[in-house]
Amino acid sequence: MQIQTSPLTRKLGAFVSLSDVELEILARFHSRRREFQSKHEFIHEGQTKSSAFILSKGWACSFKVLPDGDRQIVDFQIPGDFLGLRSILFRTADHNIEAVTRIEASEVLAADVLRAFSDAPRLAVAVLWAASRDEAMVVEHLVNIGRRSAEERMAHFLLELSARLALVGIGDKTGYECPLTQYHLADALGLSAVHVNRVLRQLRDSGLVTFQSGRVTFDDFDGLAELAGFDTGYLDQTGPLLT
Amino acid sequence: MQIQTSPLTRKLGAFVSLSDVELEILARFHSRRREFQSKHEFIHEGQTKSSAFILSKGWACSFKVLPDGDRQIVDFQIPGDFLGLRSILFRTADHNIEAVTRIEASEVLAADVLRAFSDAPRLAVAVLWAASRDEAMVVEHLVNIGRRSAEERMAHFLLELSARLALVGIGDKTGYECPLTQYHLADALGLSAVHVNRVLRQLRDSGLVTFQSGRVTFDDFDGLAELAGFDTGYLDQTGPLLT
DNA sequence: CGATCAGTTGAGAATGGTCAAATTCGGTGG
DNA sequence: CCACCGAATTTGACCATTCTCAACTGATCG
Repeated sequence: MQIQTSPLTRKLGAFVSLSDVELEILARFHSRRREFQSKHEFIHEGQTKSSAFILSKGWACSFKVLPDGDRQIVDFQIPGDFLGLRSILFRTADHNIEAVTRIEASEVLAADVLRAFSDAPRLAVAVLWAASRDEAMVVEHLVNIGRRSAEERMAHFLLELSARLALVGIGDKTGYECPLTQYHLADALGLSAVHVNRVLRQLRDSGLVTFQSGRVTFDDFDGLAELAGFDTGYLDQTGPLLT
Repeated sequence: MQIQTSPLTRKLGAFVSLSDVELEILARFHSRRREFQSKHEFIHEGQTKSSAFILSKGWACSFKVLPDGDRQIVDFQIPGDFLGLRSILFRTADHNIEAVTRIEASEVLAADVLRAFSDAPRLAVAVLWAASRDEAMVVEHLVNIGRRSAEERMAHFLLELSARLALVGIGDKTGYECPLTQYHLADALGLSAVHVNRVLRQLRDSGLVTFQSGRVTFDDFDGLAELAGFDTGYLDQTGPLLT
């Protein structure tokens, strides 16, 4: 079997230097290719026996729905992200995941993951690290919603996305392609769609950032970063800790 | 060495059946006893070379501080909780942790944890599971702040705390001892201290719950749970997945 | 050419914030 | 035992951010 460098191995390798054997085990994770249409919900809260997925193309989002129908988007997943890990570790999924765009992903069965952990224990450490990184992002999201104004939230969110996309080689300092609707932004930031629209106009009018027709354009990156109090510390990677 | 059942082993054992060797390694984590006074901040954001701690007595809280001085409490830690794991896995702490009450904890060095992972790889899986459980709590907290009204937030928060405390044998259906101030609640829930006070009075006046002089008393548990849309799914434990 | 969905805008209402001032309460020193 | 101190809590008045409702535009698609 040919061992390829996938976005996943690149990510895990940043923390744990992976051996050929470990790389091969990871490579086998990519044997079940799946494809989902935009808006398809492929992991449902409460679902038992769910799989995890490694996203190779497109965007997805994980969210929870409240009794009154409101939803809170917890995170967006971009290519290279591992998703649904918690639904494997717990026996039942505690959140929903749906495709934002049409997506391509590799399905990974719970048994595959658990077997990989016992065959190559260092992979568990690597996944622990990746999961901690995800948790750090959720924490930052929490701070964002809990303590920042609508304008700051939006600014911070757009910058964070930019930083994450940059890590997988998408977008640059001038901006990036972004398939999200204003409803997605509203559900992610805990705002109403109407207010999202107003905030976006305000940011555009102040010459900071333009969110339009599927693209985020930074008109004044530094100004935006200052408004948001943006700091990339929680995304830092400084080379393998475990060699 | 005598192998004792600590809150930590009980927690990890819920996911991975631990061998004697693994139990002994965990027991060695308890060799460096520490004690901190209330309000002492013992993990600082940006700090490198920080340790982790296993909390054995008292309450702590982890939080982030924004440039303008506002703070967002991410989570409270109670006896049995592992804290500061991320500050070990990343080389630098991405959040602060301070003692809410006087606390007793065991300090665990980064090297100890990494050595334990290579000596007993299954421990890494167990810790991964525990970390995922923490992440699930942060996610629920995010939903709470993002999509619920102040009253619902408070109700949900007090119920969640009750459920967590019950797992380590503190409190019962009638209520629990709670050393938090209204400022803690405000910082955790993304509200102002003044509004926290009003919300608490409202909940008390509606006969649902009383938060007073260091104690939470459920006057109408079911009514409160209904108001909060409370569901314990994300805390469920259903026995070891890995045997 | 309707139908639907994303985006836009306005007007009025509501939730929660800010500021400022009491009040309570657990210590602590005299 | 009592006076006092600081921290935590409580309350009122006013203000701001954000929400809701409702209407309208523009694009896309069968």
